Amino acid sequence: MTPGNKSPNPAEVDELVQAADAVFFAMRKARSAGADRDAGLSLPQVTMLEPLAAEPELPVGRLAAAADVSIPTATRMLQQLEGAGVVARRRSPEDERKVLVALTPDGHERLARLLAGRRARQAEAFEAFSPAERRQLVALLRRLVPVIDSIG
Amino acid sequence: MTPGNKSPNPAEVDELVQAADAVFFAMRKARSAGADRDAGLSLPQVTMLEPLAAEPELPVGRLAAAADVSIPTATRMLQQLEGAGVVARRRSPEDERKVLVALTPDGHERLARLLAGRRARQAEAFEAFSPAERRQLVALLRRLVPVIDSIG
DNA sequence: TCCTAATAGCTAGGTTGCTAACTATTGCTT
DNA sequence: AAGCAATAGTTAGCAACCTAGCTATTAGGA
Repeated sequence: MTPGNKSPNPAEVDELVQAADAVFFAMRKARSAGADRDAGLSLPQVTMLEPLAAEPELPVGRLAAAADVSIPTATRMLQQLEGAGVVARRRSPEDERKVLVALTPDGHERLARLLAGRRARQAEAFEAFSPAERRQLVALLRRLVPVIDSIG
Repeated sequence: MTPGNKSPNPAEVDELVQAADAVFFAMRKARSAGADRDAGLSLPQVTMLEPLAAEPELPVGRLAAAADVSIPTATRMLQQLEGAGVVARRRSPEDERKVLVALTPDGHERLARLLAGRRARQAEAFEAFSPAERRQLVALLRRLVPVIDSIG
């Protein structure tokens, strides 16, 4: 109730919810699409590994946070990626509770290739919005997050 | 390339992607939350059953489309809902390929209760935006969908 | 009339998400 | 020094997503 805005009417609410759902469905579809033909990594995998492009070694929990995923989910995904030769895992010498994850040379190469391609597509895709619209969009999307949280 | 907008710079792209991801994560979290304590239905289930609040009986494919989900996923969810006594399924007499799904009286009552509560929360939550902002948000979200598709 | 194509759904098996319950360290507190 | 709480991951098992491949029915020609 920050501002004393009047409650939107039902038709307006429907429009908003449908529009937000459409965005969600589009992103879900993109994620559930199979692994990239070229580099053989799925979008959830890329999201999780992305911090390793800059940092040589990170613990499981840090990668789970990057992907906004639970620790057990990260564990399983990383076990598979290890089997596929994309990452290596080892116990941290300083803290034996931690498992440090690093990209293999092959994994690093694949990830870099994928990220480069993705960033280029992103930059091009967002040309659909004017600079002013991009600013509006960022601001509105950020404010949308707590709204969604409050609906549950 | 409808307008000749200049490509956004990398920092701008990151902002946009992060903001969109945050919305996606918020919606995913809402969906993955367990079934409603009161009515015992999860958000994906509600999304799938919603058309049955207005229509007495619909085929599986129609409900799959409503939830933007594949037919096998709808099949499995509806089998579970049948086991839970929420819906009844029967072969269509006119077209023996179709399986018609209807809410049980109990299911109808539970769904109606849930939808009413959800709509109230939605209306209240979107008071966080002014009427002008709501219009902007709907317009921008709709334009965001094809952008996401093109990044894929 | 058949034969083929299209439609509707199910089964099987894989990935990505979760919580609950467990093990193993580390660190704090007495 | 002992013991307990906090932290980091793993395992196990469930829900919700997918594609591929199957069966059964319907519909539309040759």
